[in-house]
Amino acid sequence: MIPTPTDPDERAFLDGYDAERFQRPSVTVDVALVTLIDRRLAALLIQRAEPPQKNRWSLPGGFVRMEESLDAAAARVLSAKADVRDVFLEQLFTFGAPRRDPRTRVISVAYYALVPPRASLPESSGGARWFPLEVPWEGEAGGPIDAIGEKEKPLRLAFDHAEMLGLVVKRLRGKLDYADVGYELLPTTFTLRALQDVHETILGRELNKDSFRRRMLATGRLEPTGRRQAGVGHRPAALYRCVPREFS
Amino acid sequence: MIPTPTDPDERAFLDGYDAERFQRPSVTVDVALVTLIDRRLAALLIQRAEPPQKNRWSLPGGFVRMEESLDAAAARVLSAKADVRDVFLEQLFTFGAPRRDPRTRVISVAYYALVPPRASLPESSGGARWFPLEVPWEGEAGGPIDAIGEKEKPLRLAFDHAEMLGLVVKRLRGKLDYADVGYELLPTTFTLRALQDVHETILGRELNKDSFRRRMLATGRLEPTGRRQAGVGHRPAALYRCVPREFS
DNA sequence: TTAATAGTGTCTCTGAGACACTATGTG
DNA sequence: CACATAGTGTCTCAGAGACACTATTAA
Repeated sequence: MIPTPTDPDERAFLDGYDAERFQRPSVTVDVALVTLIDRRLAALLIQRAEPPQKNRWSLPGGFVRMEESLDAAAARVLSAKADVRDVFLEQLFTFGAPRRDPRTRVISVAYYALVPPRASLPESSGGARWFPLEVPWEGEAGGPIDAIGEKEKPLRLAFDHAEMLGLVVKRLRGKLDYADVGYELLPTTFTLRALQDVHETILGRELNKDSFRRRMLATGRLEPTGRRQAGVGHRPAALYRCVPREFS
Repeated sequence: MIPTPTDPDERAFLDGYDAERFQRPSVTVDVALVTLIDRRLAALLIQRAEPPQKNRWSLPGGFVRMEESLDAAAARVLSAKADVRDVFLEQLFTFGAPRRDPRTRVISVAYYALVPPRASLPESSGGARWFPLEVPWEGEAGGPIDAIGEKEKPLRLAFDHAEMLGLVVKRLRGKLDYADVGYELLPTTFTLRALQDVHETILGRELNKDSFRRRMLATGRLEPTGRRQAGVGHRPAALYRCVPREFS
């Protein structure tokens, strides 16, 4: 993207450039890994082992290395701390309040990632655990979101991570109708009812069955597999898969 | 937001924390200041006086200082380099490709800002100039956007600033229907036709007059001022103003 | 008077919600 | 068989587009 400078002036400038002249902030990525558990949104959290905010639950995160892109840093964190690879991963927002971390100036680029339910989820690997989320607002109002700990008690998250989770849900609600975020939370084949459950959980409200079904089939993104559910105690639903978007 | 640590453990940790242990990237903000000129979107660009990429046109930008928030850094850059204050300003996306700046690792938080046309715009203050934008894609497809220089020739922007402008337009198109970005590009009073011009320019396509008018009036955000245009060579249109959003 | 745009009334078409009805599995 | 959920057909209603018509100013 950036061409190597061939202009002698540019070369001379770069050779004389002192990268250490100014004080610099630390830059981290924090990744909200989200899935569905028991018809609720849930996020993977890690209990902090060290100060600051020792023992509080937090999103998996880590420092951005000098030679890696932000996307690569987020993927690395997801792989190292949650043992999750090759999933939907998208940049969310950058948090840079001067005192958000008491150690030093830390600017954090927040990401979110989506995985289908029970897809080899590390149930409690390395101190990481899934917690359901409680969304205290409707629509795309926004605002911080608490995770729900033992006995349905809200969990106080570290730093500004509750704000990050709030932005994740706001983004999910906004993108649901025109992006594939709904399918990222489902196995490769699924019923229309399961898709509707995903939408209802993300939106936090019930949807009309008939028009949901029509709307989804009209997108042209659903392909019948020809197979059906089995052993469900009622008429089995047809199984669909999501087909890649048409590039016309 | 972050409480001052009172726990002795936390204090001891912080006192012993060496902020210089790791190599850190530089963090900058780049601000796309956008307005409408002659029914086209336009951005304020600055010609780079120093390498790297000397003489190329670029978005106003600057390093984030240790004690200021990202929003404050963006507002400061806007004030210092474009002499613009108290305008709509929103974070866009963070660009962090490892070699996007040849000097050193630079992570840039991109912002965009909106001003009404000809509102005391610095026409060419301090080397800054307005350039119209050419959007080469429809809808919210996305992709880099060139500025248009002399004789309608596309201008090669510095660094990844064409991608930033692309994201600005994508964001504007996405938010137009449910946020106030349209009104930010208009004077305090305006006609419905002027509002439609703004929407058509942002969307890059013509809109149906009747339904646009109905849709806008139905939002409840438009208040008639009781006054009308004057000296327009045809029936003068009623002037409206945008009323603040209802919080119910 | 004419040109030009503002603004209104009304018809049609499309898509969502509502609801009744049929289909097909398990026990 | 009963029961539960899947899936279909059809009516109604609301909003967008289309279009014809009227209103009001400058030149």
